[in-house]
Amino acid sequence: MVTIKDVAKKAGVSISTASYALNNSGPVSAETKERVIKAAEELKYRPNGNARDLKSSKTNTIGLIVSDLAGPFFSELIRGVQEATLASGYDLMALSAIGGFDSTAAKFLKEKRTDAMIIFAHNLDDNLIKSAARQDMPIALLDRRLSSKYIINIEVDNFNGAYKAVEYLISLGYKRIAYISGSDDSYDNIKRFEGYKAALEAYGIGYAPKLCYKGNFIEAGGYQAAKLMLLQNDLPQGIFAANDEMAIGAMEAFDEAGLKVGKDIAIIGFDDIRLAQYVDPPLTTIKQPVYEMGCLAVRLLMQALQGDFPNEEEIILPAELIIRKSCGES
Amino acid sequence: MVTIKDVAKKAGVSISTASYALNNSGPVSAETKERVIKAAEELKYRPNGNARDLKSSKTNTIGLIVSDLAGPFFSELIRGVQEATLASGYDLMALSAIGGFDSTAAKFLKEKRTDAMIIFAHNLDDNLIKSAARQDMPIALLDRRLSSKYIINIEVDNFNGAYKAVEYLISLGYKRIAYISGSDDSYDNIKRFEGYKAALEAYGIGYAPKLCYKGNFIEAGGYQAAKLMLLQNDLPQGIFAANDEMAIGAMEAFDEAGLKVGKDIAIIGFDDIRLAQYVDPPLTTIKQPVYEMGCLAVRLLMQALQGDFPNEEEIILPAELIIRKSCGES
DNA sequence: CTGTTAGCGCTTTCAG
DNA sequence: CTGAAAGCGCTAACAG
Repeated sequence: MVTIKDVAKKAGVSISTASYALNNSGPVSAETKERVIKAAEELKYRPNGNARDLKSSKTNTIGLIVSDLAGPFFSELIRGVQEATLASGYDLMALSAIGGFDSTAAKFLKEKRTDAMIIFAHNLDDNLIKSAARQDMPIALLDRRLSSKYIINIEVDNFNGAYKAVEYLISLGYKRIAYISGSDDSYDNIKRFEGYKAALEAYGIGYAPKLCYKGNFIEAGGYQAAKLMLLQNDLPQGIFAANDEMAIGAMEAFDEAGLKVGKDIAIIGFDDIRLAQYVDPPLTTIKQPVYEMGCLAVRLLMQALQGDFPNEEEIILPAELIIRKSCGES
Repeated sequence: MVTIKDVAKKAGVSISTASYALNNSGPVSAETKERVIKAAEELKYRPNGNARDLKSSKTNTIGLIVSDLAGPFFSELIRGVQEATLASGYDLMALSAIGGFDSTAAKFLKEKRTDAMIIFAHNLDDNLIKSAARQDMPIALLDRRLSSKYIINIEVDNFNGAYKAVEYLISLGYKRIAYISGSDDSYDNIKRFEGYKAALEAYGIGYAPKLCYKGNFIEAGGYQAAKLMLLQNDLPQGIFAANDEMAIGAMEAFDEAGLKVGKDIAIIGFDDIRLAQYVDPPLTTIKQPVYEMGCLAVRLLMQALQGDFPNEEEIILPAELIIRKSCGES
C-alpha cells in the first residue's frame, strides 16, 4: 500500500506539504504542487479514507438501515434518502439489518462509522438503537417509536390509515371484514390493528378475533391466510391486509380458487408498493409517503448534526387512500 | 466521545488490558475483565470502527455498487450478495453510483474503505474502476468487461439471450421485429443488439435500422418508443425490448392505444424483474441469473482476497427464456 | 511557502 | 497476567 509518505518522498517534499498539495488545503507553490500530484499519480497513490476520518473524527456519510436491502418496499424510501443526501453533500451507505444483533447494521451502529443513521427496520433491538444514539450520532427512526434525546421519530399515520381502509370497506357495504396481520410485535402492525378495530367499532360492527389472520408481512403469509379462509368455508366480505405484499399473496390464493377479487371478495392493502398498480385487479391500498419520509429524515438529521433537534416527540405523516379496483367499483 | 482510554482509567487498568478484556483477545483475569466491561458499560463506551480498521488495515466489509440503489432490478442481485456475504462473515455496504464521478461509490472506490467491491453500474468511469482495483481491493465487475489483473468479470450471456428472444419471436411466425435499445454505450445493450441482429440474419431476415428505437433502459423510454411506432402507423409484428422496464413501458402505450399485447403485437423483454409476471399479460422475457451472479461474485472475491484469482478472462452465465403470455400462446 | 511534530483511537508486540 | 510504547495513514498547528 502506497501512503502519502511515499508520495512525499518521491516528490522530495515533506509529508505535510504533500498533504497540502493533494488537498488544496494549504499554501503550496504551484510548482511543488504539480510535482506532488505527478508523484502521486505515478505511484498510483490512493488516500486512505479511514485514516482521514479517524483524524477528523467525521465521516461525512449517513447510513440507511433497512430490514432487508432486497425488499421491494424500500425502493421509494431509498430514492428519497438518496436524493436528499446527495443534495446535502453527504455520502450514503445502505446497510441491511438481516441477522439482527449480528448484522452489519448492528455493528455499524455500535461502532461509529457514520455521522448519522436512518433506521427503517424492526428486527433491531430497542436498546441497541437507544445506546447508539448520541450527540454525534443522531438517529432518525422510521415507523417505530423510541424515546431518546438523540432519536428523531418519524412515522406514518398507521392508525388513521388503517381506519380509513376499513371505513372505505364499510362504506362499500361490507360488514364481515377480516384482518391479515403483519409481525405481531412490530409497531406499525399494532397501530394498524388498532385502527382496524376502531373503525369496526365506530360503525357498530363488533371485532371478531376469528377474522384475524397472521401473515407476517410477507406474500406467502397472505397466501396462507387466504387459503385458511377458503378452507374454513366462511369467507369474509372484505379483507384489510396490513401490507400490500400480503394482500397480493391473498389475491393469488383467491385467484387459484376461482374467486374474482373485487367482485366476490374485496381486498385492500397498505403501503402502495409499485406492484400494487400492476396486479390484476389493481390493488386498492393506503399509500405511505415513504419518499417524503426519506427526504424529511435526511433534512432533520442534518439539522440535528448542527445541534438542532426537533421539539416534537414524534413527527407523523398522513396516509392516503388510493382507490383502484380490488374492492370493486365505488 | 468516550475512548478506550477512559474505560481503562475508570477500571484502573492500562489501555492494553482494557483492549484485551473488551475483545477477548489476550490473557486477562476474569476479575479484571469484568471490571473493564462494567466500566465500559457505565461510560457507554463505543469502539471506533475506523480506528480499528486503520490499525488492522482491514475493513472486513465488501461494498456493492449499483447504478441506482432504488432500482427494482437490483433486488435479486442484492439478495444473492447479501446472503453470500453474510455466510462468509463479511459485512456488506451498498453504495449508489448516482452522480458518477462525484458519487459516494466513486469516493469509496478511490479511498480504500472496503476489502473488495462488486460493481453493477455503467455510469462509472473505466479508469476509475481500473485504478481502484488492486491486490488488496479486488473488484467483481458485473455485466461489463474491463481487463485487469485484479478485476473479475462476470456477465450474463447477453448475446445468446437476445438471440434466443428473437429466435422465439421468429418461431412464432413474426418477421418484422423491432428492437428497443438501452443506453447506447452500455456493454449489455451492445451485446443484446448484436444478438438481435445475428438472429435476424440467421433466419434470413434483414436487419432494418428503422425498426430500432431508443429506450434508454427506462420505462418511459419504452413508452416513448411504442408511441413512436404507433405514430408511424407501421407497427412491427414483434418487439424485443432490451430490458423489462422498457417492455412494460411499451405495453402501457399499446394498451392505451387499444391494442392487445400478445394478440395484436408480441413483446419480449430481458431481465425477468419481479413485475414481469404481474403485468397484464404476463411478460415473456429472458431471465438473467442475477441472484446467482451475486453469490458467485462474493465467492470469487473471497478467493481473490486469499490471492487466488480465477483464470478465465471472464465468466459467462447463461440466460434463460421464460415464456409467458405477451407473445401470444406458443 | 515548507518541514517537524503531535496526535485521532485502537491493537499488539515486548517487557516486566 | 498486566503495562508501556510503537505505529496504522493522515491532518493541522506551529515554527522556521
